[in-house]
Amino acid sequence: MSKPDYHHGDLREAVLDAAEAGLRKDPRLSLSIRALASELGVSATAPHAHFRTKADLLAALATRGFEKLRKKTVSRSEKIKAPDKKLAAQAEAYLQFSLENAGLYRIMFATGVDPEAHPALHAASRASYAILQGAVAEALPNHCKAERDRRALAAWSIVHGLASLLSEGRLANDIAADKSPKALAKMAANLIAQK
Amino acid sequence: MSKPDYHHGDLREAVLDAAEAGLRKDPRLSLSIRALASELGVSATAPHAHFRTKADLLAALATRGFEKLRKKTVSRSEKIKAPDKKLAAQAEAYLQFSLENAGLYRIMFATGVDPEAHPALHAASRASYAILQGAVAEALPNHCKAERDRRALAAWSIVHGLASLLSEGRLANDIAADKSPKALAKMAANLIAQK
DNA sequence: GGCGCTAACTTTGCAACGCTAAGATTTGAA
DNA sequence: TTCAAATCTTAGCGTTGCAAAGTTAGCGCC
Repeated sequence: MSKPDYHHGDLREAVLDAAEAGLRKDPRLSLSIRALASELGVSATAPHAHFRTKADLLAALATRGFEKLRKKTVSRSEKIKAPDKKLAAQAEAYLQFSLENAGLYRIMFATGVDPEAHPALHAASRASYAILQGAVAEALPNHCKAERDRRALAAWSIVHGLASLLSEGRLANDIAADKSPKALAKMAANLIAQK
Repeated sequence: MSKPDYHHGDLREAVLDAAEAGLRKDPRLSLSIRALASELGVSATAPHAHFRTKADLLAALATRGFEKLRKKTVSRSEKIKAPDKKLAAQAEAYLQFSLENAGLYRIMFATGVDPEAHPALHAASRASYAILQGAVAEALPNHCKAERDRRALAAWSIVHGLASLLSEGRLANDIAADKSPKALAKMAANLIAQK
């Protein structure tokens, strides 16, 4: 800390922070290791000491993303008791996250970011999905496990599909009359929680 | 045609064909103008005469993709009369397409491929969506237009979400017990066509 | 307190990429 | 036949991910 010349305080976290900040400023940004390094005042190849490949960097970023997503959906829904409203609140939180973190969200599902190859990413992704599974199960207490699993998958699919289309700007006004996360989440939750 | 030195027969189509072939062989391939050019035996910058930027090339590729998708969903469902089965057949065709053309499908929804900037892409995408809209409307004849629009959007979202998760390998066995397009399409159609 | 090990970082260098600019060749229409 | 437009080539620029080798800092150990 006193000698900023050699040995950055925590370059690994700093790189991830800078990447996230860059994506927040421009969600369509194509991340570059060299650009991040120069932004942080280190040499172009310094980040390679912490990330073997760019895919590893993206995986670490995606892991952060899933953790943020999980925290957001939990905090937005844990106080809600009514199962159908809880499900809708989670869907809304998910959609809000995907819009407020469009760049990060894109990387979380990008080709080349492989949960199988990164245990931490896999765990974070699973933990995030488990929250949704829980809400679906609560909303459908009388259904068998197989049906609840199907519905949870359907819930993830519809919410991920909406998030993907929405954050990539694929929903014109005549396709989606009301593009607010609240309205879209309500629609999704109604479909999923149907008897 | 007799002089293969200068003037390729139809370089524009050849580039798109080669790109599609490359993506079929490796769905995760990162397309490169230079690699395509060398593969076709032309200079590295020759394709630039037909595509101003790489984004333009990808947009042309995506346009082809949406046209193929539309044709496939139409041909697989036009003979089916029962509205619910027709919807399911379209969903199945959509999922099959996304699996058999995973690389192309990825590009169709990639960041930087902007329908607003490419009229042909916009038209092809809309034409493809119109097919789905039609099937949803037939399956819900007694609902108002607003509700049918909502359902059509939900149908696209769930099917696109499934396609995206499926073709990126994000669906582990314990998340989706049956990952066959048929089973997933049936699940989606059942949800959408509910009263 | 000097020794050496390890991690963090730098410099150097390479191959591939998208793209531009300028020039050559071919084509097709006037 | 002429000439402009379309097509393609060569040359070159700046950027990128990454490997290799060298440098520096921190830190336990005798």
